Amino acid sequence: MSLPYVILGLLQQRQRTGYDLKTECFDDCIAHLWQADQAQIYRTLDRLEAQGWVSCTVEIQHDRPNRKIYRITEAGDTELRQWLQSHQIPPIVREPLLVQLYFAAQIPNPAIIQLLEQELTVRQKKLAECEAVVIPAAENSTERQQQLHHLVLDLVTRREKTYVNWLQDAIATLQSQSQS
Amino acid sequence: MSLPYVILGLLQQRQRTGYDLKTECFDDCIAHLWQADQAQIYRTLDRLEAQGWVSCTVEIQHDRPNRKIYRITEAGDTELRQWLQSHQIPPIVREPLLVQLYFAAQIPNPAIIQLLEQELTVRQKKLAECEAVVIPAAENSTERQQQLHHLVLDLVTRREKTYVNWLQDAIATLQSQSQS
DNA sequence: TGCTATTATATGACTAGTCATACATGAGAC
DNA sequence: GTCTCATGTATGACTAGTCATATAATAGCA
Repeated sequence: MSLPYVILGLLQQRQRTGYDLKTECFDDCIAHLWQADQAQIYRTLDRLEAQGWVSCTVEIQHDRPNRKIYRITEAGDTELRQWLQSHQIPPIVREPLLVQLYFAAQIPNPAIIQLLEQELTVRQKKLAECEAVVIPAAENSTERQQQLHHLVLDLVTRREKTYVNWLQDAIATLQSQSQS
Repeated sequence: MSLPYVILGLLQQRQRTGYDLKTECFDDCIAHLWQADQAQIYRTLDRLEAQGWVSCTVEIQHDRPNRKIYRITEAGDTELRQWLQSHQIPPIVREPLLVQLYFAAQIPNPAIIQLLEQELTVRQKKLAECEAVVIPAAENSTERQQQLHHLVLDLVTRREKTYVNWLQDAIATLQSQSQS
């Protein structure tokens, strides 16, 4: 599981609350990389604290609910550094659309094409989002860090491009067959 | 969840046992598309039977354990046909390697490069596997079916190619930086 | 004799992730 | 006056998927 390490990485940048993590990170910059549910974030923070990889102080607020501010510990830092260099098993991708296409022989061509076009719209939007991302030259971010972020964004973008191209080709193939 | 529909699709081709599904399908042709655990296959078959989408007869064997032979019902066929035409939400891909790269700024370059090269080996092997797949012109498979299978395989292959290319580029980028 | 493999089904225990909802406070809208 | 939104944290119930292990018969190997 990588989520604990995503959180450790984010807490290494600076201290944050669970709410910060959700709204500043997982809804934003990291979203293309690792999506996470609010419930899961809080539960993972609990686990990280129990393991001694993060520590927590409560900030009492009177106009708003109190905040639990988390920061990475030395043990957490060591753990993160080790994880960052250890081999992780690649994810298994399960694509429902491919299953549909695989078994679609009895389905009329226009219905299949419609499915693919629906997906194309979604993917084109995602691709546009990827291409719109500007990696900020934040005060504390080094050139090296920006380069790494570019590499990450590059794969995400290429992935979407590949998908879009394939969808366009697949639609063209099926359309040419419809007409013949 | 698509697994029930993968199984329906496979049972539509011909009747099978849980064991058949695992050994002939999920370990083989479908593996690039949808991986499934043996436990999950059996439990899904139970659910499909309870829903009336498949039926089952027991074949008594004396030299070996009895087999439960499953076939798709008319209700199952209708259900499958509908599912095949309904929009499925695209999967969320979570790539641990990208998380590592994103937070790798403090990690020495050679360590990062090693990670990427490890992944490159894995992905090149996968790509070779994809390219080695020959879609059989089985007796009962139509030209249309083969075309669809080609489209599916095409995306899987393109996906791996994209990954391999990106890894090579990323490694080159990091290496050039190491030397400067 | 004991070890492993193949064929076949089944179950318990677990992890990762999702969805809904609860609680609490203050601010602004209608 | 009520309704919703933003800020915060927390929990219960669920789904999908994984891992290990049980059962049971036969066959082959050392």
